Amino acid sequence: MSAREAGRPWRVLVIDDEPIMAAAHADFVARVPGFECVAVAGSGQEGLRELDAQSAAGTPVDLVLLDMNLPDLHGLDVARRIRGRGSTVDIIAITAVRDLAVVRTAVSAGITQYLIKPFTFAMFAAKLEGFDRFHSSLTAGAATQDSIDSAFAALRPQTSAALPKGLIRETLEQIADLLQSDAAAGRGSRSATEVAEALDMSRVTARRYLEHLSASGQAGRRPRHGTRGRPEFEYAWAAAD
Amino acid sequence: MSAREAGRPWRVLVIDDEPIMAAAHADFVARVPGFECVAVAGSGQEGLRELDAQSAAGTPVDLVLLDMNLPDLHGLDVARRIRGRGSTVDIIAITAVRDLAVVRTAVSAGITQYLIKPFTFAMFAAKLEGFDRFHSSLTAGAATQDSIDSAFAALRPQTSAALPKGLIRETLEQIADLLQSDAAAGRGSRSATEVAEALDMSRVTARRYLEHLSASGQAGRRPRHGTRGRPEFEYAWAAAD
DNA sequence: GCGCACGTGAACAGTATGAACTCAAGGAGT
DNA sequence: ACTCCTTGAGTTCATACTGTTCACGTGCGC
Repeated sequence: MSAREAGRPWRVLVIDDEPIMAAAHADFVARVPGFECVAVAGSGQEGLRELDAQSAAGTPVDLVLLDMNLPDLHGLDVARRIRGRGSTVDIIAITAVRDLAVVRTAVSAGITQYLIKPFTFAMFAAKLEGFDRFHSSLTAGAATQDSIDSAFAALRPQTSAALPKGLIRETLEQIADLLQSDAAAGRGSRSATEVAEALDMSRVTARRYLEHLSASGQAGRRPRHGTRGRPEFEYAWAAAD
Repeated sequence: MSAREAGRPWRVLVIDDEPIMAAAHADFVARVPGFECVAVAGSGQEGLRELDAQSAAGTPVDLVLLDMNLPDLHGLDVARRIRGRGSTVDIIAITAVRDLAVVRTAVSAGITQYLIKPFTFAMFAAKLEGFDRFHSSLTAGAATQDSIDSAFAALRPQTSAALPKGLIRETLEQIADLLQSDAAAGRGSRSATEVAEALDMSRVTARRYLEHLSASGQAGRRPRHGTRGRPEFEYAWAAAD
């Protein structure tokens, strides 16, 4: 049961400094039934003003989609200021930042969901629907441990994103993790053969997954020249955003 | 892998005005492996002081068990003040209050888990283990959407104690015990077929239960590469304890 | 005693893997 | 400048495990 079936849609504020991304997010919001994008802000300050303005107008925002990477304030600061004003509005972080400290801090600032760019519409919609289910579960009468548990369970990310056939989530994670830790350690890139050896799998398999990462823009691929023979391709984790 | 196996235990502060309840909670904490109750506070102010004192002493608190019903301050106010000081310590609400507004506000104050009195030790331990899994998942390298999703999943209750249909508690315990003793013996992981043979059941059944453990975050699953043919999955106990 | 609900496992279709192969691309030698 | 030669890219396919379906006990309620 969606709480919005019979009522007004959830009012969403998008905060993102890149107009193209902001528009894309607003468009995504509009495509999810029961949600409505009521405003777009291009900076943290503007977001806070917009939040106040909507409240003053008697149409408070229910949900904020907050980019972490803003020109004036860090997203975490925006979240803290929102809380500092006593607002309990829900916040979903949308960001390319992969820093674990940011994730932990976000959680402590009452950010209930965390979405890393790039993402598909399905992944996006899943977060919004989780928000909807969470609040729907909390509308009825008194709280029991069960009702609270099932409400919190709505915020639980469901094992997402259908992979193309022939790929296994765990294997993809292994390879993505390897590339990411390489990138974090400044280690440069690896060829399919090197990845295969490092993870104890065949070159064919490593290549299949690397090719997927490359095709989906998560990894870059360039030929390694200078040696004899056909040039080897080397793969590296794509820079965030 | 539990983060606490090789390091110090998680440091827990209990805030509850009733001495009997406070002592009971402290006792429960001590009974969960990897957790240690470092202080008990009988009021909100005392809790805040204790939090500061521990930080000043270089032994910051990792987790606060916070009663909502305190004599001096409401638990929500305590949480807000903790956040106001810039602390990102984790907070689990423990309360008899069944007010839904409190639950919603608690979430916005960065309270990640909510436990309603009265509760059993198993329910209590589940929350603490969720906290442990959340932080263990966030220790490694850079974040991916997958790693963040599985970390957040650790904070969300698997929909109540009711097992999914088709599963029986005794069988689940058998399999969980096997994986746990494997982990304790440093034996590495087992495939569904190996578990089935060890416990004299069919692979299909073993898989059903292993899949449940994996989906609920209690067990990890990785493909076993290197041989021809479709890879076998091997399961290993993941949760604390 | 009869039916109904439910957990189990045999059988089967589906699918990810790596060995072995062919093909492609660049440098080295003349 | 042309060919040779080296070396990895990309593909094919047998293979082994996965994931699902469905008929069969088994126990419980009526």
